[in-house]
Amino acid sequence: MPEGHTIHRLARDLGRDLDHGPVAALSPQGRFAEGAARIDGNIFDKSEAYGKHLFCYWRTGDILHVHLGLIGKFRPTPLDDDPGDTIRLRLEGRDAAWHLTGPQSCAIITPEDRDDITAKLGPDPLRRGAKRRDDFISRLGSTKRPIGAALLDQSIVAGIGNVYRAELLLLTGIHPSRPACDLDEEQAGELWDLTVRQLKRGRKWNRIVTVSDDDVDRRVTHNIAPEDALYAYHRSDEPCRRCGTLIEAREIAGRSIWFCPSCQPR
DNA sequence: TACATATGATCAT
DNA sequence: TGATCCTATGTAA
Repeated sequence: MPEGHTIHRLARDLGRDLDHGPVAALSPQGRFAEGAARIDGNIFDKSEAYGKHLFCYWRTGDILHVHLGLIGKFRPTPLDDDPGDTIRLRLEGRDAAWHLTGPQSCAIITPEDRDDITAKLGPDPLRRGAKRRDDFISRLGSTKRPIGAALLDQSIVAGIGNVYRAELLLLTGIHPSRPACDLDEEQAGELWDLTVRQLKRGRKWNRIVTVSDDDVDRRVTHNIAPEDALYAYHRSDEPCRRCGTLIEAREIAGRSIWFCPSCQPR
């Protein structure tokens, strides 16, 4: 379930599991046979996330670039399992194996390619960097498109997807159709700060939970039922958890967004 | 069995 | 804006 938090968590977990020596690679599905053969037996150095892009660095200098797209998954699997024929890539270290299915992209790239990819991305709330916040504010300020469209644009901010955009706008009380450049600096800054906090929480729990602990009666985050974890996403005609007004849906940037007409006035 | 849908992005028109 | 790609899952037929 890939928004930025998933990819950052993946980078961390892959690093933990594969950073012990040579890694076996194969493509049971066949569509990445050449790439897998090139990686096979090589030393894994580190992995890194940038927005929704995952980069795995090999001692040979090769970089594995993975983008999960809408339906892709990259998950740990028992060492002794039987890889099915939809597994694009299997990576197997000494103690752990991972299976990649349905990626939007999976390729061996060069450091130059990697830089070309990241150069097109806006600031990533989960990466370090002193100017990220100002960068976000300035990029929002320079588009008249609706804020609901701007948050999905990876060249404005890298890592937000359809769930977080709805949740972040409800939590900040911003109507999704408001032009991004209409937000004042304080409001845009608040939106960035909230994004950082929420994505960190998502990375920690490896799932999206935006409701505050108060709102879930102090239950621990990982025990929250899926239907209780969010304020807005996919909650058409259900009462807002903050004010009781019925949640509405509309389409922005080709995707559905849900919002509270009272908490998020125009 | 078939279809709709999904936390994404690209390409064509 | 619409079609398309990739896979898994849930619901309908």
